[in-house]
Amino acid sequence: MSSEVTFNRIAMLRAERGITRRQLADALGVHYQTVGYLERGEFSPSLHLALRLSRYFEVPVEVIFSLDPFPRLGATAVGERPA
Amino acid sequence: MSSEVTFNRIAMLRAERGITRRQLADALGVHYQTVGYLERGEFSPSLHLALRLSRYFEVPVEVIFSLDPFPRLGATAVGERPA
DNA sequence: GGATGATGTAGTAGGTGTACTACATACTTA
DNA sequence: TAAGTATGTAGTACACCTACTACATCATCC
Repeated sequence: MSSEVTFNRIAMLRAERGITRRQLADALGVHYQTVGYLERGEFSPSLHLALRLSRYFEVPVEVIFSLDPFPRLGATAVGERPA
Repeated sequence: MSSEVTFNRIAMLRAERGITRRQLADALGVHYQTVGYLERGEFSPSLHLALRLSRYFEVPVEVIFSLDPFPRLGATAVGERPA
């Protein structure tokens, strides 16, 4: 089955931008509950929605989504520049 | 509605690697017909499958998938190095 | 000609993403 | 206290992704 889990940093990116779920949902054109479901990991978005998130946050898809868990802040992460 | 179309270059990448749909499907762990559906644009994959494709082809997701049509070969494309 | 392989079409079936409504909880602020 | 905002939970409903089977077409090769 390859364990269909996809990890995301939507909540982190949203917190970084200081916007609410409702604002993000409106910007993406989805229901505000959908953002909640995604942040809680209840399911992963469609590719189309993932690309819209990528475009909205202006970061590559890989920065938001990953097949493997994201490292904690502080550890040098893939896609981030080290000091 | 935002016209739920997602463009992809799976067929191109597969041709570049010289593998069949069945080989790609086996490598991805999906049904070989699913690859056909994706290449024909009958639907776009789940995010999980898109990330697996990205990992298999060793290119960023944006090189395979886009919300906008890909330019023809010859035109300098996003994600490719110009001469 | 017959066999094999790659691709396309057609159909059913099940799981999941998304919308939507309603209500609960917690926090802030007037 | 009351009102508003942000978030979480619960439920239904529908569209779409994916699996799978079967068959057709076309090319290649024995």
